[in-house]
Amino acid sequence: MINFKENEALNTLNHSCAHLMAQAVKHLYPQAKFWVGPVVEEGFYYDIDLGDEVIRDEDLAKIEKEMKKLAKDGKRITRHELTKEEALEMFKDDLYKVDLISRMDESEQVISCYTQGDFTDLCRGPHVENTKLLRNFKLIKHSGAYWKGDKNNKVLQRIYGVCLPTAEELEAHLNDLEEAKLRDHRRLGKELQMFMFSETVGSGLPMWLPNGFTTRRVLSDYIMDKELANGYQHVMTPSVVSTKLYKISGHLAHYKDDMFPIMETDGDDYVLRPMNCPEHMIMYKSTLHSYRDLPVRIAEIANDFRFEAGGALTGIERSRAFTQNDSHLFCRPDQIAQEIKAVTGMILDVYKDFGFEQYSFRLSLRDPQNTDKYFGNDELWERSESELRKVLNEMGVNYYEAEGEAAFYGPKIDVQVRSALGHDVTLSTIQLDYQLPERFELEYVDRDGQKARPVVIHRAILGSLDRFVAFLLEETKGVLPLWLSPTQVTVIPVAPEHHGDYAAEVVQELRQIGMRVELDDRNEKLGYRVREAQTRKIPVELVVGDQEVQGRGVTLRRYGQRAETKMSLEEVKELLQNEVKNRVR
RNA sequence: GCCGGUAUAGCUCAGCAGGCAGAGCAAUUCAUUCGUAAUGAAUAGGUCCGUGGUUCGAAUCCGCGUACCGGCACCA
Repeated sequence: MINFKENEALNTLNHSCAHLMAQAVKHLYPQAKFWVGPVVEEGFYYDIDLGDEVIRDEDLAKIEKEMKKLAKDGKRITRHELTKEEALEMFKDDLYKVDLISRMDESEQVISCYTQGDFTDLCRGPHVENTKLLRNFKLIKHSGAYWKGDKNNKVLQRIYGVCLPTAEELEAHLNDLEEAKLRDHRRLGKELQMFMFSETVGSGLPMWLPNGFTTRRVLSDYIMDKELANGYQHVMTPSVVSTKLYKISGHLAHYKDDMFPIMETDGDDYVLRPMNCPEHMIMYKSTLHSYRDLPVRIAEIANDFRFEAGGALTGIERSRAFTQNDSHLFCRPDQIAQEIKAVTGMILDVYKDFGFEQYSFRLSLRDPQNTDKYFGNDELWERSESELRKVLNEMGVNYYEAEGEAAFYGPKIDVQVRSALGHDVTLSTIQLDYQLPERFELEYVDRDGQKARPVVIHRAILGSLDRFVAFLLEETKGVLPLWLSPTQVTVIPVAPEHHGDYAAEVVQELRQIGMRVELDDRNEKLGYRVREAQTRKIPVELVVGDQEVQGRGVTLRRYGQRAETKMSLEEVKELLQNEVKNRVR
């Protein structure tokens, strides 16, 4: 997918196109006032105040038409530089521009504006020299957007678009956008009967169908085995807990509105748990720990429930009931670095098994402008942030830093991926936490016999199994490798009446070695059944007819391939078993 | 939650401007017994999301609710 922001030529082109759009909007809506119109990765947008009017779907075509007309006229785009006073005078009737200008520092940046025909806009530039260069554009979508991103502010009208140098490139790009929709995990999940939603069950509450559940189960077995091999212990804790727990942890104060409502009883109040960290804290606290025993690594495949805002729900990428691959590492301060390195190593290891290559590490820091959102003092934050930074540097991992992305209890290392729809989502996370140990008064007995406070590292490798499956479906376009595929093999007798018994025998043999196998002995033509196996993306088809019955063999054909291979039953058993064991992609 | 949009058969969708509810695929039955991406014929299938209103008459127009979709905000 094209990155419009990072490509310099495209950036200029799209920025200019945003101005062309603004000019067209001004013609159609004379009352329009403009906020900002930046270039972003997927193209450009402009935030516009239209007074009482709003943009509707059909309006985009009208605006596009006006843009085409303006571009055809071909006006020169000229730059003027201004002093702050001149700029304030020029835009004095426009409170949005006044807001922008008054926050500019004259000594550091030149204030400039650009003019094309009857339209002038404040802008840093650069721009293309003539509007006639802006021919191959498309307005993609529109939405409301809070002024300055603050939900207490007015909602402005935001229109998104893209501009490319040639008609061919534009068409190819629009095509790519359409293609991406085909990879949408919601579409694939329905097609492959992985999961479903029901209005009767409730909004944002996924139900896992047999196919989806199978893949999920394989994933959770996989990660639990990996955790066992890395010294983790698995536990199970309840999904309903007393609010006392979240009062201690501080979550109730921070996230009450994002939890399902509190259930009041005669004595305590209860709540569906939005996460299970506090339960693991209580579990740690239930026994005495020696410095020799640390780190203690408690892991759980845990169902959690969050009352996500309606507009945030996105299939199983973001839902209200999900399953975390959660773990808490209770360690001594001197063990932090090694533990974070070990988890980072596990993440890289896992991504390799799945063949994920497009991801980036993000060091998530607190927002220095808004420190009261976070627990703990400045010194502690600075220390823990630099601890994470140090580990990343030592490991030589590429990463970027993001302010305001930390958890309220500490900084994080997040692994970000991009969904088919272009959402930037967190797949894995490592979080450093000095707060919960303090709040739950966790202890261990140190070498000198004195009580000491452990540090907690929260980590999720598959993140939530739900989101992981979503990403996996999108990455693989629904073509799961053999080891993850719900149905791994379908056995197709050429003529069920004659070859059905042998086909059933093949099915049994493969089931004996743990393969997930189906028998397709329906009264349909061979071609029909092969086609269906292909559309269902079943990795392996085994066809058996006279020749195979006679030679006790099978003819193997793989998903997406035309080639057929004849082999004996013993050979195919060994082949498939090895492929599952080695997680061949 | 906010701005905009959508909801018709199991699925994908048509139904223009208010006047008897439609197609393809899937399903069922029968015939066909077949060597690698669709054998043929027939049959069945609907609270047009729910609810209230406008109208002689509503899938169609309007209000409210629900779910979903695109963004925004949020994301422990």
